[in-house]
Amino acid sequence: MPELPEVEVVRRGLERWVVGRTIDSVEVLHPRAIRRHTAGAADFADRLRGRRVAAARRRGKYLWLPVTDGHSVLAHLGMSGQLLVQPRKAPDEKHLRVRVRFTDTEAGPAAGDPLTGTAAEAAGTELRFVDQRTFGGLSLHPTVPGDPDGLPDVIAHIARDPLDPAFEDAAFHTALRRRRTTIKRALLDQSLISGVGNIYADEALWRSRLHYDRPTATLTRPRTTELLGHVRDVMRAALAVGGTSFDSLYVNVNGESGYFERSLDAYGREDEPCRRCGTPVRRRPWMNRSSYFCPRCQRPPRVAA
DNA sequence: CAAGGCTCCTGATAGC
DNA sequence: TGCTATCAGGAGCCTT
Repeated sequence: MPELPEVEVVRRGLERWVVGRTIDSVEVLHPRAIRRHTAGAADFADRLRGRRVAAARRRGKYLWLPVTDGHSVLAHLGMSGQLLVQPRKAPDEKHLRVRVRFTDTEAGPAAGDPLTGTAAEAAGTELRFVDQRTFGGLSLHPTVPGDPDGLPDVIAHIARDPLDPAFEDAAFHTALRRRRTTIKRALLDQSLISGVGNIYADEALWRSRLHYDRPTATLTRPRTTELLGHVRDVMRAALAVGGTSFDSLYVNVNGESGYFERSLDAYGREDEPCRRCGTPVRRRPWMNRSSYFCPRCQRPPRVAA
């Protein structure tokens, strides 16, 4: 389940293996994968042909690739999405949804476009969007006029993520105090803070000794600061583990950070001892999913919600 | 306008 | 054995 760290790993893979290449053709194998592109598959493919990928950017869990006509290919991995760089001759994945081919090929560089270094290695590969559960997808959008980040217009409501140098802790705290909601809901609200999903929310709350149902209005400034510190720590730790996978070709840009089995303290650890106090970790149904927490370290708020 | 709930989807797994 | 129920869950959209 890709959250910010996994998506950042994907972004780095794209930066290394896809940026600078010119799109030759796009094949949409499942319409749902481009459902956010309302003009449809043919339009999506037509408008990308001949465009050069200028950069690979990310905000929260969204990725986008600005192309040379002023638009960007927006990508979200959803729950099970992968972006893979594969040799053209590699067999199609079972859940391959979109294939992007480039003008460079194994046979040699395109005329007048000599390839060196990484570009030479990338030649002969294609970009594939693979997604079993089809919650993710690709689409093409104009940039918000005048936006310095080059944000696609449809994600203008997505807040900066906590690893963004321009993220404002003070503004986040003020927003929390103003909200009438609970802390885990707030952490998952991408318009307040982006990039946090169910797993890292539970991890950061465990580290902060905060119960998921704590009203945001009860958080003091130091508690917010501590929480943000733990959010950043857990994300950086995951990034450190997953950040090596983009080094090899066949970019594993699939969200497998390797962090899961090793380092999780709360998520998925029902009935296992809390690593701080030994109390069995509990799982509670929460918003059609689960919350994991230590009932001793993370006391529920006094006032029932 | 804010808050909360519903829904999309497929595959693994548990239970009968 | 083979069916059904449950769970995984991001985020747009709808309702209150």
